[in-house]
Amino acid sequence: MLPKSRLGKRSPLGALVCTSCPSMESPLETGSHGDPEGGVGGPTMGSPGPQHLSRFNNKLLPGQKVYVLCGGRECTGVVEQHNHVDNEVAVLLPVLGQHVLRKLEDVWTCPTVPPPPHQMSSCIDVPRRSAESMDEMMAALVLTSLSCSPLVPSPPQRDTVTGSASMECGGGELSDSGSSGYWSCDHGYGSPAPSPPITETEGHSLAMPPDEGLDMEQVLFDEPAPRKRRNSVKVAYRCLWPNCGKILKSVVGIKRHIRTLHLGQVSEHERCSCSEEDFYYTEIHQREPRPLTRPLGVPTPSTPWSASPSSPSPTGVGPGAGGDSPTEVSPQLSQSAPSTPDFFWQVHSEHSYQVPVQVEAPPVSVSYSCHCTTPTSTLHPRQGASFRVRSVSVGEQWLQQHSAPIRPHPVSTSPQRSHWSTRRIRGEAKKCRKVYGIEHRDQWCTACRWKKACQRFLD
DNA sequence: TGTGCCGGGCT
DNA sequence: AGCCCGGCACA
Repeated sequence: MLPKSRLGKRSPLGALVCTSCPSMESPLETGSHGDPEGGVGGPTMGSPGPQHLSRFNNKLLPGQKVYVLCGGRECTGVVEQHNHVDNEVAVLLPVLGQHVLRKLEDVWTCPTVPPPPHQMSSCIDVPRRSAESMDEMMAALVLTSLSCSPLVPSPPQRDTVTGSASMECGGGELSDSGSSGYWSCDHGYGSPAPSPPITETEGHSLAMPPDEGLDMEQVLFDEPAPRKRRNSVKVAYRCLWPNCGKILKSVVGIKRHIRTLHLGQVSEHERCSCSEEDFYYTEIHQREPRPLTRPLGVPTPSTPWSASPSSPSPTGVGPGAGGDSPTEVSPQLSQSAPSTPDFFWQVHSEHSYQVPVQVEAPPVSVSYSCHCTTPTSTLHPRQGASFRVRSVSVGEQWLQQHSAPIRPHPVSTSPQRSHWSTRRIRGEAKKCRKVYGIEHRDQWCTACRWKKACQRFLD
């Protein structure tokens, strides 16, 4: 009766139709749906059948909840990366605390077995019955991913789509795991690549792969991890004048404030044409009150407006009321670099050029301070011109990418710096060796095989 | 001690 | 250029 459900099931429509999640329909019916190529991937396979993600359009997104076979049983996992080329998915198994790499076919979005409660203990019990339940499910999923990623605007209208995503069926076929592929790591921890202003325009601009329509799931899940919530951040400007600290919401306002209240007092003609006010305010960010998006357990900064935690009031540096070298801000700025990326408050170091940069201080020295959360926003092209428009060298890119682990040691690192310039910081990502194991060395990327810097699991 | 990877040698 | 490995540095 069912017309060759293979395609149908693969097609998003098919997925939508088969609402009673596959687990209800002969979950172990491995043969019929399995790809003709048969026993594809080794021991883990068991050709889990219907819920497979096929290669066609399933782009798993970081943070997406999936199921994989691990140690013979099905485990819940969270997608870390999805390599389209190799059709491999890096999955984090929170339960086991492991990262595993699975073929796309070995990953599915619905549990294959009717979840025996004991086995599914780690999963969110996904009710798959009605559309309403789907909402709950999606809420659960979203919350799950929220725990990893602060930014989740999950507009309700997407829920249905997501539902389909998670009910996707289809067999898969194995693609050889060849050389290094492209890993869709949308969340990109610290990835300096400026992610486009996501949320507002997200709905459409969000890069639908041209090939397969219906990549809605991408849209849906496409927020994972530390994707910056730029949208949810307001910018304000704080006066750094001693004992002032006034906060205004516009540059113009703050400048006017400084000019009139402070600089005006000093002397009229002392403020040169070079908009000296710039030196006396700093940009601060306010997270918009979006309780949902905050990962549970993450402490809230006591005050929404937060500049550098330590009072930014100039530490007695004042070279005579702000004439030539306003030096006050940056030291605090450097140290104020948020130690946890999740904290989205941050002081723009855009004024760090105020730092009394030692004559030959290498450009990198200062800039480490604040690029952790929103690389793009910290590097304002505008100011960059004055100070930090440093051409980003490869080494620095690395630094940016690896800044998170390094964070804890604030800045003051001239000795290390020299080292960084020469040697790559060790990445946190699982490398081929770790992922595949030595015994599968042939699956490593060539670089790993040659003991070079891994090209597949870039950090 | 295991791992990532730089530097350099060999083909 | 591709491949391999000694050895260093880091976790």
